[in-house]
Amino acid sequence: MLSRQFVRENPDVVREGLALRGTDGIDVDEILDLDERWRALKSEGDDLRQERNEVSSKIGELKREGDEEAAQAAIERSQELKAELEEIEQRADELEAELETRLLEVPNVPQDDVPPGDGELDNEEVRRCGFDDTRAFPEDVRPHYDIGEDLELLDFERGAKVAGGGFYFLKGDAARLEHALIQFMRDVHREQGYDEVFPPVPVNSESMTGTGQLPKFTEDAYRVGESNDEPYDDDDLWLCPTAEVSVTNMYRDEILLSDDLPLKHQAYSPNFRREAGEHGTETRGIVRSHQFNKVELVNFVEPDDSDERLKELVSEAEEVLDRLGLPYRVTLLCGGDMTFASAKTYDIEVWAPADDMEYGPERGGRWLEVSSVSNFEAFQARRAGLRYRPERHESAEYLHTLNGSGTALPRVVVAIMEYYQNDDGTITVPEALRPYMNGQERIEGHDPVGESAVGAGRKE
RNA sequence: GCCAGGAUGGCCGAACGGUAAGGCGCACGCCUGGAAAGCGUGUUCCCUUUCGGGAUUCUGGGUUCAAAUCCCAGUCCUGGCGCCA
Repeated sequence: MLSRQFVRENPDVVREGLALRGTDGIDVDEILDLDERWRALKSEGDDLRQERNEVSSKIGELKREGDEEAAQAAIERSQELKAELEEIEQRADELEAELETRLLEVPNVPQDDVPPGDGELDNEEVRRCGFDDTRAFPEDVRPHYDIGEDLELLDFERGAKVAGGGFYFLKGDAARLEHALIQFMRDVHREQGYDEVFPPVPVNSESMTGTGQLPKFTEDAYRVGESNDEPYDDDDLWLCPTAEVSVTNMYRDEILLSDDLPLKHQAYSPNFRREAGEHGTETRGIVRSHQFNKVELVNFVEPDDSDERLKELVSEAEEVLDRLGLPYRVTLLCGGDMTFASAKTYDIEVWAPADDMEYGPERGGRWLEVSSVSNFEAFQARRAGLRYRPERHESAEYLHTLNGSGTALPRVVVAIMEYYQNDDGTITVPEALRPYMNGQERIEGHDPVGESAVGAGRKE
């Protein structure tokens, strides 16, 4: 969240930020008004309390001196003050709670070079990589969901049967590919200096608030036990929507040493998202599902270093696609497409050549976002109480957090199944992954299992 | 799951109804030829231009003129017992 002081002193900057994002429904003037009323009550209460403290310590003295009469008079005065105080402080607390609630719903202020715009079409392309010497794949390359089902690699029907729509099975070599990708990414990032953690999958409400998922975005998350419409408290658990939540909150309410920084963690975890209303041709297959794997990169840095680190973090995520030989591009997100907590975000979009979509390169296919790399500055740190102690300062300051997906697994699988597709309908395993698949060079598919395959004429 | 003990500043740790000792670390200053030692000041948050004030002993309630201290509920930690992949 933004600090009260910042909002108080820079209301215009906050308003401009909201406009750039296209965020409606946040009334900065109302927040300023709340703040002012709260401060007035607070100082009134403080004065009363000061008087009560003076009277109260006098009671102690009088009692010690044995002056019961004077002590009794002071006790009566103290009781009066107590009643007044309760009244004032209750009103102040209500205002403060309201102020806090409003502030939690204000998104981060975008950095100066974030372009204006409403959505993905307004994002700025920064660079394109891997397109100079592309591989020869079939002219009529087939979408991953078709070839995946034909080769018995993806099973949507059985996933839906077992867990519901939006869940699927990876079978045989596809499952193997998924595991290989995870191990491969972990190794790449380890070389880049990342310390690995394996986080808990459920997270509590306080963690979800720390990184900015709550209170605004309850509908995106899976809640354990209760319905999402019920009020939640700190004990409620949610299924991790991204390891960003668990890893960023790992040091919540702690003070890190400046020697610890920059701190780079990577974490593999499954991620769960409800994705309400996200269905259609663009999300067919495994492009957007309720559960997916991801290796997440989380950085904790000193405030002065976060801009530089953002660039490096983008390169660290790109490295995965470079080594896999997959063409991609990097975009700078416009104000309207950035997430709530971010001050600046780059997306990395891999090229999936099979489905020609409006949002894709001229030569066909589509862009698939595989990584979103963001600088949150102190926005999450302030919510989560993440601080560090600069060497030459006496008091602790909020540090800056950044994160990026070390690329989301299923979409990389889509790109591999399409870009590495061969004329004979098989899929070549990218060289970088072969050491993780015991040298396997090609995915040829599997025989179907079950009676239904006989009816479909695929088995005798 | 049961029983017992515990949670105090960046860290350690005292006070156990009368308004948060002390130590360590760190920063700055004094001292010094330079350092060490020593001495002094500072080292949570909020309000306040300043002066200053308020809050804060795990969290939330309660008793009291007054709660770190007493009572209730909860969270987490430690130990013992039990159960368990």
